[in-house]
Amino acid sequence: MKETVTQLLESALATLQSEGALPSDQSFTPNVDNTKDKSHGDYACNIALVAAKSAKQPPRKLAEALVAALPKSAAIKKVEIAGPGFINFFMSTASAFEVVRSVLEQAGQFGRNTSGNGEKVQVEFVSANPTGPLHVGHGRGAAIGDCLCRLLEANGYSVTREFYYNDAGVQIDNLALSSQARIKGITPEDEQWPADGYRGEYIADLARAYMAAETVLADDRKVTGAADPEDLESIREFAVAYLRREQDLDLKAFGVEFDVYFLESSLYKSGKVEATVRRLTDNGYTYEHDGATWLKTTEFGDDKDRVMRKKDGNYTYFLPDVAYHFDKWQRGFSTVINEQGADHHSTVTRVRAGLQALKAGIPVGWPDYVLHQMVMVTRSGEEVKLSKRAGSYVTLRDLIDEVGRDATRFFLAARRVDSQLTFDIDLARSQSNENPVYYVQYAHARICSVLRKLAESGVSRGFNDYRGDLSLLTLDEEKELANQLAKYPELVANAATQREPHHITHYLRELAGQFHTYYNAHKVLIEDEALRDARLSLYLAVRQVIANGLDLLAVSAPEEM
RNA sequence: GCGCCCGUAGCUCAGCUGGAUAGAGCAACGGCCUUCUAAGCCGUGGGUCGCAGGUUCGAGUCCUGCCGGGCGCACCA
Repeated sequence: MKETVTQLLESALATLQSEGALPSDQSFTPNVDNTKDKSHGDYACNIALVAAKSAKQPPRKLAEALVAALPKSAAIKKVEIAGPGFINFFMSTASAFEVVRSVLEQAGQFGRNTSGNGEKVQVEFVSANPTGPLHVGHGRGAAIGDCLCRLLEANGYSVTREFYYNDAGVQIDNLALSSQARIKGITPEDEQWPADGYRGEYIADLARAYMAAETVLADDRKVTGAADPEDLESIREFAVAYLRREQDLDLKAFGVEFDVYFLESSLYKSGKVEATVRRLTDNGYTYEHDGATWLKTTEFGDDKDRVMRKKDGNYTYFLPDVAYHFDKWQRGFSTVINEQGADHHSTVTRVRAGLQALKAGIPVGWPDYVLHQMVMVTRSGEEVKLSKRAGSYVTLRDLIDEVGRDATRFFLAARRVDSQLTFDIDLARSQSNENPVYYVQYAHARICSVLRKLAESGVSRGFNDYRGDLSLLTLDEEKELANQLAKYPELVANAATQREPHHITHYLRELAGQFHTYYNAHKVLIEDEALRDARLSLYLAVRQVIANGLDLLAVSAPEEM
């Protein structure tokens, strides 16, 4: 539809260029917008305003010439020039409803495209270290990251979901010591408790499991507890596996699965860290100062140089980060997206600088980052800060258990990533129109309910059963619904390229709202079978698009509620 | 102090690569269930888009400065 209008305008522009009314040495690309106001038609174009200067004509006059040069099309009912020189297109009713047939024919494929051409894309998200249960921030990352993956897949990309974590180093030492303390019956209140130990209740559970010689099976590892309080190495391995498993269970409950778990320690084992150091040194971007080795990240836009090897000989976290991203590049991902909390934003410049210093042909600005802002959880208007299990923070598991997976996913994906998010537990739990998740799901269930009702009267109609003469649909609500459906494919495309999954939730809220309005104003199961069948086709198309949209969010589309 | 993000209706937030009188939900008030699920619908009121400049045919959107909030500024990750 929009493409049709664009093509007509391109043709008109070419005509004016050949006639000399527009300079032929520059190109004009018409930008066709959806209108906000019905009185402006279905689509509007501002090309006359944009090109007025080059045409040396007033915008309205140029608009007139363009309209005169537009090829005839059955899809268009009327064209108007309005305001300073906008060209407004009113589409014919028949063309407005063509989308209904497309939706039902394409079913789950509607809105998907192949523009990605199977290109390999990697999305790294969550990437929590195995030192405790996932918190709400990880939940936001999981919801956004997984939705982005689904969006990219819907645009024809071949997506790898990756989870990076550290199973060695200072934090894990601390985990092992905390676990050992619990195993020996020491509690955080005791004086012998390790400084900065992990105080959460989950460490006590872990300690019991270790002493009971339980076997722990996580997605990427399997360990049996040695039940030996003195064997710190065994405790370390068990603790990591135990917490990895706990995170896996949370992620599964959330509907998120990863293709690759990548260990920071593997970068040392495989020699990739050393190779990275050598390469940076050979390229002349390192120097010694104060007993440490520094990388000249300032040559690539950082505000100060960064230490890569500490005085004590260990590397800072940032070096394996560079090695890790180099490895991603070498694995052939031309597009890599890192979804992280915005509290890590300072790493972006450093990692990119480190990659440039490798002189490996990696494009400036690679990889992409999607950084989400902080999440605050409220109940009864008060901020919730603690959970029983983790102690100092609210866990993802708490939310899933309390409000359910659907509402949690929807809420955590519903806001722009760069604004802070308040997760209102009362709202997410409420079963009313205040709650956008149920509002959207209810629209879907209602349509299914109508089909069941129809079946009771002896008429069976499948979900993708296009039937009836859609030219019988003459109501404004019907045309607006069809127009909303027609916007879905570009929504899927834009949300992916902009990396803005929140558009999906807003679109669905809007579509569901339009449907509820229509549903309440006009009955569908009526005597007039021809009109009934036509309306049902529209219903079914709405159902399909809601189902497709919810699937991008991994939120269920229930047939009854 | 420096860097990044945010500041739109009483509240929570949209506003699609600048476009025509700034939108939605909730809350407030008033209506709608012998009728396909009222987890729904209809109506009413509510705004100097933080402030001040600038860019242009046009700015919530872009630039500069200021104010307010969040996050980050390690030889921690």
